Amino acid sequence: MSSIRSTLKDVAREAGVHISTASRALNPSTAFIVHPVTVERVAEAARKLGYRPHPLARGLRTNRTMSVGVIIPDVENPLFGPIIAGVESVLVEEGYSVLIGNADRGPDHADSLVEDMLERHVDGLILATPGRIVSETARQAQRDVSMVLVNRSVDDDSIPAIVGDDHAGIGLAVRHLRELGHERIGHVAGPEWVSTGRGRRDAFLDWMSTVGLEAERDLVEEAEWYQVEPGMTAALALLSRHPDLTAIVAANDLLGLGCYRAVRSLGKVIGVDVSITGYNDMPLLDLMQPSMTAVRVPYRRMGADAASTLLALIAGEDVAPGRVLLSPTIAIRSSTGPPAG
Amino acid sequence: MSSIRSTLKDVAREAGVHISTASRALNPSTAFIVHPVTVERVAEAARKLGYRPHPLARGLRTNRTMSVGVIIPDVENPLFGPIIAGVESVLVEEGYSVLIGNADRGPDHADSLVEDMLERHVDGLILATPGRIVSETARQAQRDVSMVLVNRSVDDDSIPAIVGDDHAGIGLAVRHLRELGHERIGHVAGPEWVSTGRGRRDAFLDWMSTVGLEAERDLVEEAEWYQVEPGMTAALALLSRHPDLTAIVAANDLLGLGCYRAVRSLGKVIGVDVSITGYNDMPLLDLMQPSMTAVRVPYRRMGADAASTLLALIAGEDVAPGRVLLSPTIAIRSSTGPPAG
DNA sequence: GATCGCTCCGCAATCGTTTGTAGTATCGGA
DNA sequence: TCCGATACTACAAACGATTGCGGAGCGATC
Repeated sequence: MSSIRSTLKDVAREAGVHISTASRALNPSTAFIVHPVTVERVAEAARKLGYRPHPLARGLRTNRTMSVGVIIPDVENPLFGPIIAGVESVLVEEGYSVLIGNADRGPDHADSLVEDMLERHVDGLILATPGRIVSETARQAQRDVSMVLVNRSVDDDSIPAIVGDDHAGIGLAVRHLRELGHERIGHVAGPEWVSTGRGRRDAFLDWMSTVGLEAERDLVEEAEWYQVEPGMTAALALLSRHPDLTAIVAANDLLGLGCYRAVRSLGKVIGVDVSITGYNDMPLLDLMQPSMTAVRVPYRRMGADAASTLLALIAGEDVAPGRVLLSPTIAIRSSTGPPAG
Repeated sequence: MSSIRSTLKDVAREAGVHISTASRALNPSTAFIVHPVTVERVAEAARKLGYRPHPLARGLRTNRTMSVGVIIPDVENPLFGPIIAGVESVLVEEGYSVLIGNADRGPDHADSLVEDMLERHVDGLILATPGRIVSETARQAQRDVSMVLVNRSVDDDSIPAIVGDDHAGIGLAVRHLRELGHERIGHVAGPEWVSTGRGRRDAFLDWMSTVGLEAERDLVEEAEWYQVEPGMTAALALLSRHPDLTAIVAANDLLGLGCYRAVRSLGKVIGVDVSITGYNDMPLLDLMQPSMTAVRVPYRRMGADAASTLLALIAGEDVAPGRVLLSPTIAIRSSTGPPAG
């Protein structure tokens, strides 16, 4: 019965009014123009016919598609699941649809996806692509459409961004280690060109001096990429430069797992000879041996907040550009312990 | 400059032709109707103005949105990342957009998402929601729109489905263990009401007798859900019933990790006293201690294939209903070894 | 009783395409 | 010179909604 869609015209005929009256009656923001009795009659007709407005027709007229694009650097990375879930949960609630774009073929790919989205007339754009600067296409896109960054920011803060408070997060890790009694702490950093890479490194150095430890630059070793292997080589470099390190703060869980390997390969035991903290607290991390102490970032919340501010932007509300920082917590497990000896 | 979209009317004016001629000239399947010289002139004008057809207008007229909905039971589950990526990669290539729906609030939620998608006039639907039967809404939806299942199937095979070959996969695990010399092998199964749960259990029993071992029903213990905890309790039950088991085939990686815990709690060592195989080979599994031998399902491929058959369906080609089985492989790691003693 | 104002509703244009049909050249052939 | 076919191109009607504007009806006011 419902296979054939009923249109506004059908509803109007059924209710015995003009199509425009039906339109107004059905639209809450214009319903006051039409007589309450008529409104009810139209509503009844719509109910009876199972009327659903045609989103394309509506969008064509109103120039809004009730859809937003979300561009993810790599959908296969478990990190982004919660972000997507958060975004989706609030947008669907408001009647928006979520278009997913997987930019797993590099920065240019992301740009082409942005253009695809614009072409489709999305009402807003959420970017989770990495990098501290935003491409020219993205910048241009900002003129045409509301835009929010998530889990990354731009150096000049020209686009609203929802990010984890990396400074606070690294602080949790450093203070945790300090309280355990560690004094020689190193940092395996992420790539400099990624906003989190640089930010967490700076935070590390900052917190080191805050807790009264020397913040030497060579306590930091930059990994080439957020992966296990680069983390291992970075950790090995770090440990050969500073064999006396008793703890390592990794800029990322995978880097932390790289540290695991490095420490093991040196015949030392994790959490005793060398303590290690991760960052992100991805799933399964608690099942590792030993389970990893890690800073936990509220990714789902992050996605939800990004969606909310995007909605505010779309609604024309003034949203202060710049970053919103989400407070992390720390999950203390067995990869950290008091320094040996 | 490009902020203001140019329409077909603009192109037509620029080229000095009627709007309908411009339309035909730009559409490859009708371009033959218009004079080659004119085609070129129109194309040139379109290029100059940066013309992009308005998808809403086009969709309104042609009744196609060039978008498909993908409904995922839980976006936060890393399993679905590759599926989404696979789907996205082939659909975007063909100019389609991917609408994501996260049905993490149960079966009814999935239904409401299906209706949302239909309302949006998606051209096709890909369902990854679990269950061996499909809801009434989904069944009705099949009349209105092309539909493909991925990573699940329905008992009556009334909807095309792309699934992993669970029978073959379990076979890989059982044969691997058999070749190592195991004779007492148990199975920690997934829930009966999930297609993979029942399928892998049946496959297990089948392969046991195939390799010449007794296929006793009580060598199988069903876990309540695909999670670590239920896996552990199931494994404990299994091991208390059969203390002489030297190997366990888990229906899922997480269940396998549950088995890890169970075996450890009994003071036995994994891969020596009791070998364990997982299923799915999710990320990080290779980083566990010990790294887990697991059947690997080509999820990305699965998503891609689902998208391809959906495209075929949309194009009106006859697609045989029933399942397409994707062959798994096995990643042999250190959670399996020859039986002790 | 004419005028004003108010409430409610209908008319028609519009959003940007696609597509069936009608129309106008042009050309070859008789 | 005229005719019919051929090859293009223009016209206009959709698709299904939203919305500015005008107009009908009606009660109140002077």
